[in-house]
Amino acid sequence: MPVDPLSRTFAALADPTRREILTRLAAGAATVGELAHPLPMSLPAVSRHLKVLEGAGLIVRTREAQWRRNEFHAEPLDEAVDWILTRRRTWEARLDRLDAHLRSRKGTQP
Amino acid sequence: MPVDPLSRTFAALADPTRREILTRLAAGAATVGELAHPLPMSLPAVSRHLKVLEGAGLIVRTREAQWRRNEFHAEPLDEAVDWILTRRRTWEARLDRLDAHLRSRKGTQP
DNA sequence: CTTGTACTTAACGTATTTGTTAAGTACGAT
DNA sequence: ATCGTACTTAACAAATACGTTAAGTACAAG
Repeated sequence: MPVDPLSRTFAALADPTRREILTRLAAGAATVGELAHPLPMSLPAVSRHLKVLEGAGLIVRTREAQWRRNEFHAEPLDEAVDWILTRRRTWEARLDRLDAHLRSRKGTQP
Repeated sequence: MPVDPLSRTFAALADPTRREILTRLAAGAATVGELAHPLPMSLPAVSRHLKVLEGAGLIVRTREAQWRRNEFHAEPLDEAVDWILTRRRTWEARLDRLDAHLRSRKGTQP
């Protein structure tokens, strides 16, 4: 597992099973069993996916009797979106400058 | 390597070196050598990171004589952001409903 | 205090990732 | 032709990821 938070977040999102779990949890908290039921794998496998999500800060887990309540946590997603949008903006800005440059050259060539 | 596009995108972004490369390329296209120079690893290593980025559709590579021009491509990032924001919205909506519910209960208990 | 439920941890196998160095390959220039 | 430049591909090693089954652990209930 990577050390920096952003890598952890993206790595967590890189697995389809984990994204499915997050989709489910965005609709409301759930126990491990509830999450595992529709998934085509064993309970221990799901248990470890949840650990990865917890490590990325994307869920928070709390004990309730013999159940574990898993709750969605959106903060790391914000940083991921920020990173992406920053690159997008840098790229768009470059395209805009290029566009302006081409326009100005065209204007000076009648 | 994962098969679905979203997993490829997130997996590509999960590596700090690849994010650094993308940051550099968002400012403008570059050759493999230019990208490799500041990085603490061999050229073949960088070459393969670029292959991963290409596989995710995040860059497009073209030959120019003996150089390879690597150009940023933002489209896959849009889908990644969409996925994230959809979950965010689902979660926010849930919190809003919960909030409304609590308010209404408070209103009926004078 | 034993039993059932709901997990987690351990032990294990296999595949993928990420780096290395050494050996190609492709092209321009002499 | 052959030489240098700019990569890519191959072969390898080590670490990480992701699944399995079997063996804990923790709590509630009878």
